[in-house]
Amino acid sequence: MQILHDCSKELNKLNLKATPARLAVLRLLENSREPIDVSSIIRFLKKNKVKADPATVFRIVNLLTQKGVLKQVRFNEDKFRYEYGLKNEHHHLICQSCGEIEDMSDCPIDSLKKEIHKKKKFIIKTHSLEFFGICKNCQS
Amino acid sequence: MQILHDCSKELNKLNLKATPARLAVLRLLENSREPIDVSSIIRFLKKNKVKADPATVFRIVNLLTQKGVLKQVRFNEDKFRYEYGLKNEHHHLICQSCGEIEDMSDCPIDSLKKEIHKKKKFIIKTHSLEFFGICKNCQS
DNA sequence: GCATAAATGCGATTTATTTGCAATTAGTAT
DNA sequence: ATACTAATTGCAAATAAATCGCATTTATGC
Repeated sequence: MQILHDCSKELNKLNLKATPARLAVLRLLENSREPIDVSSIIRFLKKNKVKADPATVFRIVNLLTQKGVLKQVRFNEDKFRYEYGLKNEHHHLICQSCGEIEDMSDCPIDSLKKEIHKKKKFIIKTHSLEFFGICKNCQS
Repeated sequence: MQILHDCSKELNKLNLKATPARLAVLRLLENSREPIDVSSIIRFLKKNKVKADPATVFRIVNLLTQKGVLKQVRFNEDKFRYEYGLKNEHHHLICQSCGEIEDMSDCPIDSLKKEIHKKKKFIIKTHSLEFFGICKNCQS
């Protein structure tokens, strides 16, 4: 209840209407620890009886990404995933066995930006860094 | 001439037939410093009068990736790119202005694998690391 | 409640990629 | 060289992610 209310406000602050589909998408992404792809969002909406056309879902995630509410990430897959953007910058540990995606909050790269600029004269705006391997649970 | 010959041998070693399309794909990827997507490969083939259906090109890059000859990489795009796999492991500096892709051979991550394993108990098999920013030329 | 701009649904479209199957071809044994 | 055979390709159809135009609906400010 209070979550829904917060999302409404968040949307209205951005001059966006708080439609059922948008609220549901935000609710899902807010409460999930890993980035979600559009077809999973669509499945979630169906399960929760929220009527929304795929095109609408794509429009929602695009809009919210553009507004900075969501962040679009891409692993080695044929589709984008989206995560709630208020989380700090972070990277992912992606288990190749069970598919679980874990966050890694301390980024080892930032300290290297200057060094790379010195060597290559390349000014780094952003970077992507994802790890693929075997998570704790899958090691037994 | 000798390049073509080498490619033939390389293919035959893998029990693959050295067809014109395969040779041309290898020739292109061998000589390009940045990862190439399939539609660029197709354009290259057309330009060089090598007849090959798109489906065939997809089959070729998939097969060669599976055999370890090519490496499939994905930036923040809706398509895969492929690079000749014998190059050492490396990362990329992708200019957001001109699109140029530069290699970065020294990977700052390897030294961090152990540390991450200690903290997260996650065994890292591979990782992707790409930088997006402005290249030297585009800074003026 | 009403007006209206913003959102949505629907259907068509685009682009990357895959697949089944019949026709072709590279490599090999003759 | 020739013929054989499994590997490869072309073609056309299919799939899947994502986008778009447009008519219809809806959330919000009054």
